[in-house]
Amino acid sequence: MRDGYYDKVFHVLESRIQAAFAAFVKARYGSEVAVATEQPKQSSFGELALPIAFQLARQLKKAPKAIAAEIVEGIGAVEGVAAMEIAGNGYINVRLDRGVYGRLLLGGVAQAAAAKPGKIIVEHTNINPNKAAHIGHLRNSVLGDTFVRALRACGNTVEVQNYIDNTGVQVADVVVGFHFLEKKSVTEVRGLIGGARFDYVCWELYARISSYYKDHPEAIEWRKRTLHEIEEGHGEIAEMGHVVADAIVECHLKTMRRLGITYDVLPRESEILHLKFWATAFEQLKERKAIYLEAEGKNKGCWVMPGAHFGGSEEAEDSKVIVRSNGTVTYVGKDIAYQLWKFGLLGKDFYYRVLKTYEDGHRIWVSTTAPGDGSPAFGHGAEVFNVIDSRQSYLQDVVVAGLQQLGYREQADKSIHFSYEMVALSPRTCVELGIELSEEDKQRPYVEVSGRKGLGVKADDLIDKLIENAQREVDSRNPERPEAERRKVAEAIATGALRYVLLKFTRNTVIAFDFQEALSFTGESGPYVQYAAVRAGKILRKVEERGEALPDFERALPDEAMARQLAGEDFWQLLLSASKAGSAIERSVASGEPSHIARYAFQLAQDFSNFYAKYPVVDEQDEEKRALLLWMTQYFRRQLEYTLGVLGIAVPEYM
RNA sequence: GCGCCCGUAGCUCAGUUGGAUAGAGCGUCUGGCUACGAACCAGAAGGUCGGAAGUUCGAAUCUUUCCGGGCGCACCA
Repeated sequence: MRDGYYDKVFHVLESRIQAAFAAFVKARYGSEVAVATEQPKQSSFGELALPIAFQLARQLKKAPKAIAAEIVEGIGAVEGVAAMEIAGNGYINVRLDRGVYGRLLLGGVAQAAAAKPGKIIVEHTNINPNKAAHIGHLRNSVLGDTFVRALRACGNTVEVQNYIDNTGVQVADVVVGFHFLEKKSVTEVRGLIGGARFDYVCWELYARISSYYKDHPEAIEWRKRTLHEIEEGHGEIAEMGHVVADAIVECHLKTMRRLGITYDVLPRESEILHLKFWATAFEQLKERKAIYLEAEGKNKGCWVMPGAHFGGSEEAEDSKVIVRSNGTVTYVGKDIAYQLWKFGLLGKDFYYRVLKTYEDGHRIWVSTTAPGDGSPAFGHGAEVFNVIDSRQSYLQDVVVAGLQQLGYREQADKSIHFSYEMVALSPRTCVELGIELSEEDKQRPYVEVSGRKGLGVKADDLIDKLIENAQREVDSRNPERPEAERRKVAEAIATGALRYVLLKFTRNTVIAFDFQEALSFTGESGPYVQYAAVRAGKILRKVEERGEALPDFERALPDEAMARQLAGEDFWQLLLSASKAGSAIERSVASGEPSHIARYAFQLAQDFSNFYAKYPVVDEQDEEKRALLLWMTQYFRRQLEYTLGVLGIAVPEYM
């Protein structure tokens, strides 16, 4: 299905019913209420429940049940509705006309989704380019990528940015490791890149230099010097900084590509500095008096933003340093400049060059300091989502406060911290990884990871392990298939499993990552959902293998036949459920909660698995019923594949 | 100390703007493969939604308070 188009039959009927009720209530009671609809508690109650009588009860001072009765009696026929009933204390339950509904689905009422005007910018991933990506980074990227897919599915124009902090402390630390600890030259470091897993080498080195600082506090001088030279941009150390960061970015892109994640543009901090983005933002902030030069106290000599601007108090200790007393700008300061640029408010732009082009023609652009080949227009977003973990909400508040203080109220409101809780490790998994735990930690539900200490699950290790696991199963179930093909299937399963475990939790749930759980492909998992789609595909293929063509469903299932076949609950519930994919995605976008799509996909897969076990499709003797079964199978398969696509999960041919 | 988040079945989690008898997965127990391949299906057991008070026709959901846990509150990012 094309982006922005999907079945909206349910949606259309729902709107029609709401409009009919609103019109009747206005005519009868002269009151204008927003007609809410709910899903009935039990499917046997019908397809829609309207609590409107409760809403009116207060105004009319009448029993809800009596009002409901008046409405049901007076409203008359609504197209597509078979019956209305009063239930409970005053619910109005609506039963749809199943025949009409089925025929509408069969005819394919695809309507354009309600896209928001303007471009939406989503920034995600944003990993310090100094070490391998780990499981926590994956949650960020998978959440961001899925949200992007959902936004696009709803017809929105989306730009994906991945900010690269290539001049920060973390990169500097690895350079310190190479230069001062290991006494390596730029050429030697370059030599390492060609070798295996440069990001793993840096992962170890970063942990090593971090602990070295602890034992040798004087080594902090190395960091200061390195940081300074990287910011200046000249000399061997600065060059090494670029070499390391560029190589690690390449590693990250490769890792994310394995999960189907990509970007449109990589704005880099080095360009923010060299193109004087900060200087411009600084002038604006000073001019609008959003920040001031602190004359006394612990922040003396710093440019600070008063705490009152971002939820703190007027006390000086609550204010946030934007420019240090030595004149250098903090990360938040640069982030304010970056955020201004995202909205097109800075009055400056980057130059760009193509960093790489994938086989499908997709290009990733990266910021650069010199004018180059014609690039698309980046930035100028109408709305911005920053996918950043919840521990940084304080800093995000400061950034938003910056926009507000500059008078950009509207943009401040559209500057959204798409936050999520961290990924920690289950104690059991820590033990497996050889991480020593205190007795106290063993009792906790989870243990926080630490990049500085080199503790954590590296993304590529995890993906490798998942593929290995899937491969064993695929090989034993499909020994006759070619090896290269089996490998692809194993990769799809591994990706599906990983993306699903990261998506099934709501954003503000801390994930206690557990190897055993992630490697389990049963129950509420990606492979379970994939399996349902694979089985549907197999049924359809089986028919083909027998040399039959699928029936012409339009002809085989006219109105009466459709109504007859959908009279039973099993078929009707599956069809209804499958037709709500678009609603699930829209709801997910509206609430900013990708897990809703994952849960919907699982629910749908469950419905189909039940259907699959209960009704043999291929051998059905009744012609009309067989046509319905085949059509439902095809429809289910299409809807599930579409939904999984939004989750970034592919459906293999077999499993 | 201040701010944000979380306490729902043995475990891990869902629960739409307050709505009908609080739901899944895992685990446990019982059944189901001559295959549209069981990475599956059916069934059972399992809950004073952390405690208390309040708001109202109605609260897991909103308010207050207490208890228990997590994360922030750098001239790091």
